[in-house]
Amino acid sequence: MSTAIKTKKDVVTEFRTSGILEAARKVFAEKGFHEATVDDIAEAAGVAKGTVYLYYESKREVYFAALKFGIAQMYSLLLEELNKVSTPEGKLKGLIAAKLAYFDENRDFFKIYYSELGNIPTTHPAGIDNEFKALYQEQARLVETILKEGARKKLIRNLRTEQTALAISDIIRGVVTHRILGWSKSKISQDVDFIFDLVWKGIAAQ
Amino acid sequence: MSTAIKTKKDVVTEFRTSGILEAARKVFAEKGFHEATVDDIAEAAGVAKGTVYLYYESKREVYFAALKFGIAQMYSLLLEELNKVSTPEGKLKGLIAAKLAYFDENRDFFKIYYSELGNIPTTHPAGIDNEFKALYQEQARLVETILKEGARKKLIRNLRTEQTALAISDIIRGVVTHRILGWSKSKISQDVDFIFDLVWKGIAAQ
DNA sequence: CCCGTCACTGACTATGGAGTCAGTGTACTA
DNA sequence: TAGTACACTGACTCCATAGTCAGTGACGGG
Repeated sequence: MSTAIKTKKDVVTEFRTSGILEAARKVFAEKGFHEATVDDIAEAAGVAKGTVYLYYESKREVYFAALKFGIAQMYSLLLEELNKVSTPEGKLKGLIAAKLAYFDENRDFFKIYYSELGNIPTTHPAGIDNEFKALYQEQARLVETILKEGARKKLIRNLRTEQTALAISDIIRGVVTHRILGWSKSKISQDVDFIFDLVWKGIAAQ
Repeated sequence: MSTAIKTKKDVVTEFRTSGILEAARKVFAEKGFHEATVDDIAEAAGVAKGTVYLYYESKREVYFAALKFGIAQMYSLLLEELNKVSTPEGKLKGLIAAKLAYFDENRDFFKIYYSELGNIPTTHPAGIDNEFKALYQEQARLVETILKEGARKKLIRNLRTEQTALAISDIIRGVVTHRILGWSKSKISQDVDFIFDLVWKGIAAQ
């Protein structure tokens, strides 16, 4: 029976944490880490401030929990997408499209995700940095895997795959940034084509 | 004589503001906008807090003044660099090299500069956003001009020059970020070659 | 139906830092 | 040399908000 009791408690915990994280993502994206208050988050989640502290030790912890949740979600989505196609071209284009689409639908997450990068070396305790760095580089490694496969199949010329993967991620980030800032009005598919075209010409064999 | 008096006051003002801005750049880069205190800046500049408020109305104003100063400095440096060479290839490579070098030497400025982008749509009053956006896009336009010239000379294929220019800026930003985070250990010249090679293959005619 | 547990609340405390302003000393002026 | 202007100081005020904890009421078990 102890499992049954635990399970019930777990359900409540799950309910509260997901509510709080969802609210946190929205509020942090809207105001940034410092401007957002715990009261804002609590209100958005429909609970009192004290309740937030029942589930998280500090504002920072809420923040990183929200960040990690988003990263994990996106990552599994990207993996799924990659399994749908088999050629390196297809995978690369699919990945670009999936990332653009995900960020476009989760603009709040995008803001948290990338504002983090800028802050890494300053604000946080080292442990968190490393954890985030690992999660971030896992993303880039998805691209790197595609590049390596392409190189093996002689579709892609030899180049520093790690650097190239990072560069591709950066282009994607840039395009999404401009979309979100409202500086670009193209359709997503146009942007995908543009990125893929530029990148593929840049990396293709011959 | 009134000009003489004015000039003397101007000298003092110039002396103070440049001291404060220099300190501000360092402190903001180290701690980020919110973690940095006006006392930190004053101390770093060797003045009392009140003195900072003699020259700037608020902490925000100090921040943006430091940001704008850095942008202007970099911009004039880039222009100078571009005048040294004539071909589009040379200009593009020179610009990449100059930007990497500048950011490498002014890591503090880099952090302020790009952390700003992430925060644009949230924190600031709209007027400042627009001002910053203009300064930012001026940078990208340098690249765009090169691309257009290249296209005219049939060295570069036809593509959306504005988007491409932004993408190139994004790659540069990414590489600098990884350098500054200590994730990359290549020499600057290697990174320049890498970026140029990737980009040029991506945009060259045929 | 009553009692005990505990998730939840929100008023409260403690802290830190932005912005102020009365006072100080220096440098120029007459 | 005495007087005045003014750049500069830093202790102070005031506010915002992170984090706490004594109190409340709902719910489940006996």
